[in-house]
Amino acid sequence: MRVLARAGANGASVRAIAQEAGVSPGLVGHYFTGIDALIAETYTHVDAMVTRALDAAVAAAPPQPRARLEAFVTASFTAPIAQPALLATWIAFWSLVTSQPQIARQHDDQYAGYRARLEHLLREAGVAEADLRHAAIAVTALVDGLWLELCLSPQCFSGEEAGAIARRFLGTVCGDVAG
Amino acid sequence: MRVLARAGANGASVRAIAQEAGVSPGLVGHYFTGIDALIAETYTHVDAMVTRALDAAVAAAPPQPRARLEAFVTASFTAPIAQPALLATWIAFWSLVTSQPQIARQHDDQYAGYRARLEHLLREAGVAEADLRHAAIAVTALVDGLWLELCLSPQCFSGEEAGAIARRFLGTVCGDVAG
DNA sequence: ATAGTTGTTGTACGATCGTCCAATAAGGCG
DNA sequence: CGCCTTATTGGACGATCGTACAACAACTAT
Repeated sequence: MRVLARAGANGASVRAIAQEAGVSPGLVGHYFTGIDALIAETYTHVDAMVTRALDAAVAAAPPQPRARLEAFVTASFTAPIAQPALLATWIAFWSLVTSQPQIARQHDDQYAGYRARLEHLLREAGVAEADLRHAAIAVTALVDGLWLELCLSPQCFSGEEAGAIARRFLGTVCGDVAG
Repeated sequence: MRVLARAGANGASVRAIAQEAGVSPGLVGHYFTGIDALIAETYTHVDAMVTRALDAAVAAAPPQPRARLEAFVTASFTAPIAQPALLATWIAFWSLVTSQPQIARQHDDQYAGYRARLEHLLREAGVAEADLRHAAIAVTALVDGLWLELCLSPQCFSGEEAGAIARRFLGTVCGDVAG
């Protein structure tokens, strides 16, 4: 993660990672089947970290379903999730999705897990069962898109603005998605 | 573009590109200052192609502002824009944004251009001036997020579903963004 | 203490990377 | 025709890549 953040997806070589970890380059091959597996496990780790941060934000929110939902999206645009330093990890992982079927499956699983957590919150907030799937896809896409542009062009809008945009969208999802 | 689509961001080397183009590797250095500049120009080219496709879709739509707006987002999820083959070009470009200030500026410009076109359509569709900026950011993020996940997990939802989700969101933006 | 497993090192290997450059081919112009 | 500019080649260069492997250190358990 540190090397990806500092050197980018192209600069995260076995040697650079080993040096950052203070071990020899050969040790990487002892614990991972290859550099791609290392990146995949790094992504898994970051995804778990993000999930933990989101769950914590939801747990710390008032018990009202709507408040929990808003805490979920608000946390998406505050540290430790909305760091541009995490972007390189995502990019490095995405660049493997199209070429490696196993990585594609991992992405599908983790993306599905994210949507499932969101569906749970949306259901509690009163979204109709028939609209749940599309609502979760929509909120996920909006949050992902805002997060991505926030990392790529941090001066265009702020994390607070992104949170406000996403929370306003939640209002339309919870109130209007009846047809 | 073809090499990026076939070999991914990591496999798009000077030699592979030259071979695809049927020229010698040395010729790349004659027309571009380096591989990064080549990727940046490729991104510019793809962005122009996308812009052209979107403008054509808007021009072919009925004259009603709302129909033009819907044509804009619908086209975002149909060929030639919603090809997973284009994803590698964006990923290769994104991986350069954080490390190269010039590339970051290029991204800012093209992202701003996209939002400006969208703001124009939203204004015509009756979105209040005060809400225009946030509305454009929101629609852009939703479309980008849907487009990204559509390319990464094509079996999760279809381009038609993505278009339907985005069009429904347009309804809330045009009708409810008053406060 | 000794054997055996595990952790770790450093390096060597072949491949490939981006870039550079002298040499050749091509083409317009006097 | 010869001359100059441009287009293009193909390979050399040094650096770096991912991986494999023999050697050494550390630890466990009999």
